[in-house]
Amino acid sequence: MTRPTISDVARAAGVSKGAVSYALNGRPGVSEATRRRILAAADALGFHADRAARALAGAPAKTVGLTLYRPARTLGVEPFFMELISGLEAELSLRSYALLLHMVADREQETAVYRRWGHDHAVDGVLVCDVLDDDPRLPVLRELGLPAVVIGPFPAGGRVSSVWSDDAVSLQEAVEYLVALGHRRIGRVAGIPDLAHTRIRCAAFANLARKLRLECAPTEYTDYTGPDGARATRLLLGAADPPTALVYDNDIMAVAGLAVAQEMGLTVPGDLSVVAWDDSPVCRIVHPALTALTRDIAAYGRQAAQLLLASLDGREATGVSVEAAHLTPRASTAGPANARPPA
Amino acid sequence: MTRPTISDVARAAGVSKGAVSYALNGRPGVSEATRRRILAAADALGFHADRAARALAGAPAKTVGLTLYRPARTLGVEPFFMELISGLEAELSLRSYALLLHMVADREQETAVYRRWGHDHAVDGVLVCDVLDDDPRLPVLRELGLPAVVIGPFPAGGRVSSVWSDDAVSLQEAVEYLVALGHRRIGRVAGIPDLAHTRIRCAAFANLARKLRLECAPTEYTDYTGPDGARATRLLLGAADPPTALVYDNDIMAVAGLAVAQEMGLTVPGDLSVVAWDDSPVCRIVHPALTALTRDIAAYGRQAAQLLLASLDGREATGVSVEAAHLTPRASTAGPANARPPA
DNA sequence: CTGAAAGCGCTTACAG
DNA sequence: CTGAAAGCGCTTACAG
Repeated sequence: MTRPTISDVARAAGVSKGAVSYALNGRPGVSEATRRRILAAADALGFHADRAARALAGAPAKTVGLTLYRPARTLGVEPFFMELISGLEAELSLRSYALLLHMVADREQETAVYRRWGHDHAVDGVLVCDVLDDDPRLPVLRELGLPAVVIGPFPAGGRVSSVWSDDAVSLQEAVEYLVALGHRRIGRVAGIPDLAHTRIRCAAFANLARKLRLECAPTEYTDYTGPDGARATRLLLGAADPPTALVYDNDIMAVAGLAVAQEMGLTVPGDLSVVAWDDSPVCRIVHPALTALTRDIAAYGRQAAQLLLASLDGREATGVSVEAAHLTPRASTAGPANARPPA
Repeated sequence: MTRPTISDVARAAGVSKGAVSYALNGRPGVSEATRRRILAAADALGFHADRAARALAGAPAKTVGLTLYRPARTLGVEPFFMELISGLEAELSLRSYALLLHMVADREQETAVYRRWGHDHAVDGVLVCDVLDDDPRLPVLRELGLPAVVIGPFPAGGRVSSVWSDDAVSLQEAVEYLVALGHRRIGRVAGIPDLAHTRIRCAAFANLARKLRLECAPTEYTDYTGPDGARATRLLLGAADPPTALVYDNDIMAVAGLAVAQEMGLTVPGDLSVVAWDDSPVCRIVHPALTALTRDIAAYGRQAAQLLLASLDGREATGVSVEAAHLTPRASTAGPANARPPA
């Protein structure tokens, strides 16, 4: 009743262990006929190579690693990551790869985990999220020789594959839409300032503000949580000449901002237009439903997994840009109630 | 620059490989003095035992497995699981255990994954979610000899540890509160009917309806998604004598239900009171904020991990019941607008 | 209390 | 094209 080993298969097929290994791994060294006989025997016995043994012998562990950086006080994880993981898993499962997940509370832990993985035969490669400009993890991964794919903007150093879309295009779509509705004062509730994609969005926003001659274009940074989004909203709306539209860097904060506006007695979209970046179910569920920058997050995950798997197969790819997020207009945006005519 | 092996440590400490292994694993067979010398040498070299090698030699892999059953069309994962995973990880990291995550699209896949894990030296034990009455996975796990902890109500068969709280108590708290406010017609938007904890909640609800002589107490089942919660809400509110209060089996559906009610022209809580089971940030964020059955989901995760780790250490525990969810009243509940006086 | 040896289940040069 | 052998880095009886 114990599990069949490669020796059992070899005996059943009347060949040596080595031949079985070659046959199973699709290597040259066995004739087509014996290969078929071996595969049939393996199948009949329900043989699956032991991962630990494979890994120890230097073969791929068929496992990829993902660390998630969550400061201790942040409970749970954003919808973004859940969808991302769904997408990753969908692709990895197809190829019989496992996902090793590790949450860390600080950045040093994260590189420590990479080092352990790299030395441990634990994972064949890693997926890297929440990239910083000049991210300290990337040199560590290179030093370890651990294949990696970045889920985020293509990192400055180059040399590592990445999957991301053009956030500048998406932001432009949202802001031009708001301007077309008559908004001239547009605020942004941004995420964590260190993150590379936050920087990209900020630069794009500054450009747009200049190009479109916005009256004001304030940005407030947050840690992506609902409460912090609420705080930022209060701050922006409390200004002397407050924005008439707010673009949020995630859905959770947009929902929080919506509630804040309503508490302050503002109607949405009458007094304030709200746009969410990322379109999780909650955007459709609140009232009014939120205009959102919609993208297929699970697709990022699938693409990232494909890219990593490709590089594990020795097929290098340097970067893939996926479809940018596009605007899905809903009930939370409209022209400002007392819009002044364009100057 | 390659990683130190146990032989390096042995050489550095001037002992045999076996002695190092004993010292590192806290086994008898080395004197206290040599143990210390060995540990110091290991530390100095930054030695960590290779997981694959350990696993292959029959020692614990220091990894636990979690499968998540997600039908293909369900994108993403509920907030519940994210918080649960946070809690699991918090505990596992402390003990240097890794979490192997695997999403599956159907139940057969799930047992197949268990079988692979069981034979593969991949995990030392598993965490089981979404338990059914008479769950087919439990016999498989027993057959495999894979230690398991159920996150959910204590399963009928016994023999396996479980972590859960008394949902009947929580539901009673919510329903009695609504009755005290004057509600006599209370509906329930329930989760997936097969799940053991859904059954428990339904039984408790039926009991309460009888005991408190509710005028009506309809239940509508869902798949936990926002859209399905919206559908259930429409159905329940469309009845001849619709409920004046609705209790939802998760937060996502409660938020969706809130939006449906508002679309139907009902005010919350004036015309309809809404209670959510589980209290994620989104409950506080929507307007009005949702009255919720609050529980510490991450604590479930921590407890479950502790229990599994204990059973891996040979310390058996049969079940732990954690603090029940308690009601957090917020703005979404009030007396019914046109409540009839109690009969 | 310690050392030398076998073995976990694979993979991979290396001879035939 | 195939077989016998070494080795991956550990753990664990087993002699000393």
